[in-house]
Amino acid sequence: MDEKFLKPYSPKETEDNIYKLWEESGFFNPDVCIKEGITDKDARPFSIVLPPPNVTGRLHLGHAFEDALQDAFVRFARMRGKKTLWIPGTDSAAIATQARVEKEIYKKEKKTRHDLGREEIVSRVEKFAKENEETMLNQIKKMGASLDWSRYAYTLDEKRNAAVSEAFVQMYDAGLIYRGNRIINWDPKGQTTISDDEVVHEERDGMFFTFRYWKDFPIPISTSRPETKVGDTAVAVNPEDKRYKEFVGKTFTGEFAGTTLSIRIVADDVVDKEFGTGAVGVTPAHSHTDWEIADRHDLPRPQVINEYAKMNETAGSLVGGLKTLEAREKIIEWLRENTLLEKEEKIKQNISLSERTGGIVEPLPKLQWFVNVNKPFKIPHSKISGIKAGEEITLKELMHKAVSEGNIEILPARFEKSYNHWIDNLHDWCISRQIWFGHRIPAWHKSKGATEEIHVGINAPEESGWSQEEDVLDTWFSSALWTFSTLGWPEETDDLKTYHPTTLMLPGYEILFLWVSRMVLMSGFHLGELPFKNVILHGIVRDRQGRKFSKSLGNGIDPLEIIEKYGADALRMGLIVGAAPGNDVKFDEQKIKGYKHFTNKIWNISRFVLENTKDVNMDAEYVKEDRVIRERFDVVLKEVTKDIERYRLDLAAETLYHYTWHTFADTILEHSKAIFEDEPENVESRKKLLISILADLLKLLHPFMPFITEEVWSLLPRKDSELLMVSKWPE
RNA sequence: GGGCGAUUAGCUCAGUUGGCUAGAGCGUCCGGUUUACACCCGGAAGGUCGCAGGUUCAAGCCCUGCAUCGCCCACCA
Repeated sequence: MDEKFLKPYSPKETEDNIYKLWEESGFFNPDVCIKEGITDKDARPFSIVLPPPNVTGRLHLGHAFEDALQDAFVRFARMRGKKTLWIPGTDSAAIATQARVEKEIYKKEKKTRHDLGREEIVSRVEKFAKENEETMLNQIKKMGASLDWSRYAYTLDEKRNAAVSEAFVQMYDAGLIYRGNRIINWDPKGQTTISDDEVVHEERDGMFFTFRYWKDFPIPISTSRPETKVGDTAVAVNPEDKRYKEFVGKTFTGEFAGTTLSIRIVADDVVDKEFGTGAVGVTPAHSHTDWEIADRHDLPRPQVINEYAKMNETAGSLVGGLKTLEAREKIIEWLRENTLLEKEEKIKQNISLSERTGGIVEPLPKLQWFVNVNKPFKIPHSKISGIKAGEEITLKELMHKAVSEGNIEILPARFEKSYNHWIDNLHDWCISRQIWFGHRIPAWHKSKGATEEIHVGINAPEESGWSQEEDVLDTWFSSALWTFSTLGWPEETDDLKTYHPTTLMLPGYEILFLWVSRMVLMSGFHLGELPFKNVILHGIVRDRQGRKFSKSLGNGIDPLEIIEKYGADALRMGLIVGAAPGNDVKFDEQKIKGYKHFTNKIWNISRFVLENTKDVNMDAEYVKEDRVIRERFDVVLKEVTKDIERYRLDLAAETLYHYTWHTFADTILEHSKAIFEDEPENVESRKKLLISILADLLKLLHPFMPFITEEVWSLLPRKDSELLMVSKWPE
């Protein structure tokens, strides 16, 4: 008997050694598995890319959860003989990372990015990213993740950079990327544009004011943002509204709060007759809706608020130069003095905030780069059913068909509905950011007298005088290429041919729009292919009270802390059991503790079996009772296999827990004691039974609890493979 | 405003196309056990399956309405 068995199982003394053993074997890399004859070279491929965590800090339990789920699927696939590849990577996360570092710098040194300059900021952010990267990779390894580290990718490494530039240029050439002056979401705090999906809403108390621009203006209007009214160029009313019909088409000019306004009355369907006064003061430059109204009626769009959320000169003498909130007070005061204010009421209103910086988003017109989601283009080749090569299609249609034609299956299926709804409401995607950390846009500027020439290409044109675009790309632009940029695209690598489309994608449901849908877009456009076949969305790991883990609540838990106390196997089991696809999970340390007990149970079961089966004869015939027990186990085995196949790891894990503890240990092992004591004629059969079930149980448990199962496996006197990790899944 | 989810034992959750005398883990209570394991074993208590209707031989599961909590989306200024 190995002396290890004399003590309770110790994850701390085991896990690191086991991980080293795996890494040294090289079997995380499918090429090695094929070379060593473990995987058939014609085996079906199975591939997953790790959703690359942002290099903004340490990993949290949500990452641990995601890693546990993926690793279970990966190990299962590998044991079933698939050509199995799981690609690791990290994401530079442009704005999130830069915002973190800037905040830190400001706190410590009271310096802004403009004090330090582009080069210094980028170098500091890179240093920060590098440190986090190291921490994160260590955390991932501690979880037992069987990732092929030889294929590690970082969104800002050389190959991924090349892929990003290539993707941009190709889309530009296809007319799907354009530069245009349009209304965007401006984050005054982060001093950058952000996409619609990076805006979060928060309900706050606000005031709703009803007034007229001047005394004899015919229509009263209502607003919650009086300060923007100095930028109004129209009043929109519903075409059916009898009250205002006579004014439509007329223009009124007058003095309003220190400026002169020329207001045209227009009729537009978006206006709700019943709401407010049934008339909208249109501020084209500072409201998305109003911008669109201006589009339809060809209205002027004066900008009255600048990038610092201050009123500019165009705003007029009363409020010019003031902060927006000061301007609001000032205008209300002015309205009162001039007895123009007809009504003020308290309302609840949604305000828009930048997800990353918390700054209040100010809609502004700006010259930016966009991806056009509504422009038809000819798709050169297509392996997507429902889309023919050479067909004219828009990116929106492409994203729709990818799912609706059954090409991609989303689990739980209910998320398909929100995916489709998101696409229906999708506007052109603003991809340029006014920050410094990220992929610089492959566009080049050269001034020619008063005008500017632009060249889009990987490299600057030969002649002198060209300088690269200052803006960087939205981080999701590069993430969207991830399934194929990690496989070597734009080169036509063997990896790309073998492993793309990937088999599974396991992101959290919160990035269905930000990431999943955009991977579909990019993969569809660049490869005429889907990025993956199945998407399994997992929920959020919450604390015991159901709250999100967050810095401000101070309830964060480092997975390493839990691994230190209970072991990675226990953490993995605790996260997987009870976590149905798409459901949030509550994290309870007691639960993890329970699974630590389970690891010890496995340990003791193994000790008992090995102690009592030293002289086992594997050619023995089962007696009837044992045959029945083995058959019942085979039923469990099939059930577990089926559950994993239909992506219900939670059920498979629970079934295994229950069988191992309450059937194998409590019933079969206990009864074996009596057999060894009193039934010599049944002993030989029973010994074979115990060792055979134990060996198979270790295999079944391996995807969930890889460390302890591998450790026990190493102590088995006879086995069909040196490492459990590459043993054959029992059928 | 639109959409989605949850509501089952004290807690966390299963319950797959309706067949359930409704399950598991943890917790609680009672008893036991020292050569596999106290990180243990045996046993018990504990539920009108959110509420109200309906379909059906049969409903936790299907239909309708309602309530509470939560999430997502949205151009009610």
